Amino acid sequence: MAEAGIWMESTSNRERRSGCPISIALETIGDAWSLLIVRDLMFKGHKTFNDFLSAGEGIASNILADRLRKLDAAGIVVKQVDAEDARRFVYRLTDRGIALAPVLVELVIWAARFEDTDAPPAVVGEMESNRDGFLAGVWEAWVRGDS
Amino acid sequence: MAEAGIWMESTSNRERRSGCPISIALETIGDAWSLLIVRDLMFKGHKTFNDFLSAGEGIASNILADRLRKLDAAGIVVKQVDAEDARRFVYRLTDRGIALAPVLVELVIWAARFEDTDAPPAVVGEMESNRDGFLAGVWEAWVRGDS
DNA sequence: CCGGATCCGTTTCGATACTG
DNA sequence: CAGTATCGAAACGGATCCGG
Repeated sequence: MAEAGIWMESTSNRERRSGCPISIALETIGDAWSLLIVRDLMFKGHKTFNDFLSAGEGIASNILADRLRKLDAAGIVVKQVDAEDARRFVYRLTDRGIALAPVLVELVIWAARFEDTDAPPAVVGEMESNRDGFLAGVWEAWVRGDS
Repeated sequence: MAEAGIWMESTSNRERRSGCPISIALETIGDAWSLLIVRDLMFKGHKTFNDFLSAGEGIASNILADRLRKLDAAGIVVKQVDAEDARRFVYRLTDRGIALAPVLVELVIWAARFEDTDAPPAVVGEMESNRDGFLAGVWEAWVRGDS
């Protein structure tokens, strides 16, 4: 992998850690909670603050508020007034957020293969054997606007 | 789960999460440094403690030692005596570690698409258009034992 | 030198209480 | 419902020290 080594090299580590894409990506989603929020939006149909709050993993409300703010600032989610109930807010993935689907899919495949998870083997198998089709389905569901 | 009894250790939310594969994966690699270490092993040919330490992103030595220990405990890396110099140690990816390659590739693609990175478009294009071939190359390089 | 371990000030996290 | 405020606990980071 000599070719890959060239552009991964970092020389300026001053302000931003480096221009390496992995480093940059982890600056915005490389914490314990951000990708779980994206997962809830993408696969679990969660939309509201309380949806995330009671999502099972038990994120604290202050941390959740902070992460939603950062994900918003990073252009991964947007906060909108609920069209069906103007008193409420809904969070929604942007195109940049939905584009994280392949990352999540690979995480699922990796974890299901090497760790003890409760992922249904049928779903994981579909992700592996029909990866492009699965991702297309995620994209279509997002375009349709349902969960 | 709060009032289970005062003699019972209060179980923190951070420790035991759900069985969701993404949640499980992020428990082991969902921090700011672990995936960068895997990247250094996979693409930059880094092997030793000092390689990682001076990798540009500037991890502190105590944090690095902690992460290497955890990655070892998670079966993602192994620590071995250097075959060429018995005074030194080398870290190496396990099969479980090299299996993270698709995750890293998707992170590169995502970041290159939406963030300002210094990844050469040619390499990213290759990752996208010839994804399986690229991953096969990573696997082969790992099997051959070079970086 | 290499591969950490230890100490310590600073930052972030997490749990709960509270508010508009 | 959708967050803040508060405060102790934990993690981080930098510097230094240490055994081999």
